[in-house]
Amino acid sequence: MTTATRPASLGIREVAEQTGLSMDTLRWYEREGLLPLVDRGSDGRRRYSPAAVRFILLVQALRRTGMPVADVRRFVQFGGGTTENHAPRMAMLEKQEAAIRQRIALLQHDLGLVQDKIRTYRDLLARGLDCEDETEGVEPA
Amino acid sequence: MTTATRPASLGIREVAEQTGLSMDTLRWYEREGLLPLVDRGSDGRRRYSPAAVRFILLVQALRRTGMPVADVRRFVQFGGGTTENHAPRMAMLEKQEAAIRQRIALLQHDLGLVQDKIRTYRDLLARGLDCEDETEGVEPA
DNA sequence: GTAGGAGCTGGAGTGCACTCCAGCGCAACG
DNA sequence: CGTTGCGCTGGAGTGCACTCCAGCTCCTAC
Repeated sequence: MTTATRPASLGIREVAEQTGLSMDTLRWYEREGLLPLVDRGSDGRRRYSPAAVRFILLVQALRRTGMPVADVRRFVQFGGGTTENHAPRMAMLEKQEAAIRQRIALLQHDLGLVQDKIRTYRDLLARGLDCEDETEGVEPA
Repeated sequence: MTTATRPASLGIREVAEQTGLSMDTLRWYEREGLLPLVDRGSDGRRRYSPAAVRFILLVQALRRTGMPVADVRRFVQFGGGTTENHAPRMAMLEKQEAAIRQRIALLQHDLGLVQDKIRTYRDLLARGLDCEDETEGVEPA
């Protein structure tokens, strides 16, 4: 064992592997305030507690669902989990929840559009026809 | 009426309004080959046929669902709707369909994570407790 | 003790997708 | 016939979110 220091804490490489974020991104998130300052081992290297990893997963979810870096930073800057910060954080999460729902709806709409088009092509192919849409006026000769 | 030239063709401003894409983006898409060359009126200005607008909506769907500009370009470069191009286009659309489904699944996963966290905060707030997660070691004083 | 490997820092660089002009031309209006 | 408005072109600029070093410090193993 070259890894463990405290109860099941992870090195940056392991966290990168587990989350899919790169080590550079993890460090960058921390520098940019998207993550609270991470504990260091006696050698000065980052050690991620299970709680820290859970927090990273939340941040990752927020980013992936389209929350801008600046907003995640605000979320984090509402400070350590003391009671008076819960309300504003919850508010942000609720806003994000609504945003995610909208995104899903839009994606489903676009999915429908793409599926329609696939059906159109399948149909045209079966009948050996050209497509009435798109008059790409690209006849160089 | 200062607008109509052919059957219900639209000016760039109208297309921008209808699609939510900016006029700059519409022109840029065309220059970059994400749209077939658009018809011009006698004055040299763009006139979008209903078919052209439909195509723009498809491109918009592809972009919005995460297809990179380069891939949309390839899609378009399979040329006007002649039969031999249907198959490769269909293939691309089917790939994108799968990608969209994955995106939706991921979004739903992340939605769940966010909702969990909201519940956690709601609960902690109700009990007036702090949060066990995130030890933001930021005590400047 | 030194060679090697992992991580560290701060800063510069990159990729993507627009977005914003400056300078021009056409058409209509008064 | 000037001027006002809209759209056109090509090119430069922007914002965002990383990503990639160079040069350093520790530890560990030989």
